Amino acid sequence: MGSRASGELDAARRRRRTGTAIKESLRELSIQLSLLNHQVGARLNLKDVDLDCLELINRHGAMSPSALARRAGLHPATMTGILDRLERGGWIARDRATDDRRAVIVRSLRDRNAELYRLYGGMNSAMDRICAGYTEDQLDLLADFLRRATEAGNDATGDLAG
Amino acid sequence: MGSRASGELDAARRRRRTGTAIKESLRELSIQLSLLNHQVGARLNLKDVDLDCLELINRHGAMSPSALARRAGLHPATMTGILDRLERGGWIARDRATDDRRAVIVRSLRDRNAELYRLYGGMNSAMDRICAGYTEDQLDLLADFLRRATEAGNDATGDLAG
DNA sequence: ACGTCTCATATGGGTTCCAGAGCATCGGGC
DNA sequence: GCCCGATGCTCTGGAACCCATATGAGACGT
Repeated sequence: MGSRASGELDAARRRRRTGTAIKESLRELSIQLSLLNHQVGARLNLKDVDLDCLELINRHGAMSPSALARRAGLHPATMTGILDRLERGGWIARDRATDDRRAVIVRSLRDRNAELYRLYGGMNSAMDRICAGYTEDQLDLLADFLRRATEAGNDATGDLAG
Repeated sequence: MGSRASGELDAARRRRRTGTAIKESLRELSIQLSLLNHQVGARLNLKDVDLDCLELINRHGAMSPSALARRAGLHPATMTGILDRLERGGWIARDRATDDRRAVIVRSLRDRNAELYRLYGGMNSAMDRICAGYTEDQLDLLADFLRRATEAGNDATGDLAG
């Protein structure tokens, strides 16, 4: 066998190893960010799942409790309790829909956002320092990768839930 | 003002925007992976926090319950209940330490790993497809970024906890 | 108008989380 | 060798939580 073929084999192997490293790093990152979430939530008297739901509302906009429950993979009745806590803390407001008066629209109040931002401040500035070491093209590459990975996570979650 | 200066200004602005996009994507990715974890845990009759702890044991190796509790930001008594569930499910074993007979070492049993791997299979293959579109150099860049972000998360968590 | 469906929330039972107490054990001083 | 404080894990009790079911209010088709 020529050096060409074995070189290609090594390249393929190295490539697979890097891919595995990325998947493992992603998983480790996920845990680490969960732990960070946990600490932030603890400071705000919120459960982890409360923060997740709040973030879902911030990202995807106002929606009904049942829609939120579907997104979060939780029972609608559970969502009532979560929304009670978030409402009590002044994080969200429950508006009754005008067209369908059974329906409720959960809306995010931005009042306490500064508080949240401050708690994530350490992580944010660390990320700024990390980003500073990359070129614009590299940053674009990273942003695109994260977006795709999120989409993959979304699909995988949907498959398991459905 | 010359076109050179305004061009530099645009570049700086675009750069800042990309950085913000990355931080937001990271946060969104974090939620998405949490939701994925939640679905996986639901299939295995495990709580989210149980999976987190199991993963911590897998990553950082066998350790005592109290050390694990510190890492996870939980009360030692809470850890007892979590370990009870993990032990009942055959995920871990509690060994009494030989040198210090008060101490307990929590060790991960790998018996059910295949089951876990299968549940994450959808996400894994999606990540493989994503990785296939990058060059080896780009993959290295991504892996390094993820590693650094994890480290940043670890530091930020430690600051909040300490 | 009637029944059926959807939506959010109240209710009850089983579970979980956590602070503090309890028990066993280690290490150091004497 | 023995005591004493410190350490490590687990049990106990009380509060909070999650979820299945039931309930009440309202929308929609016929």
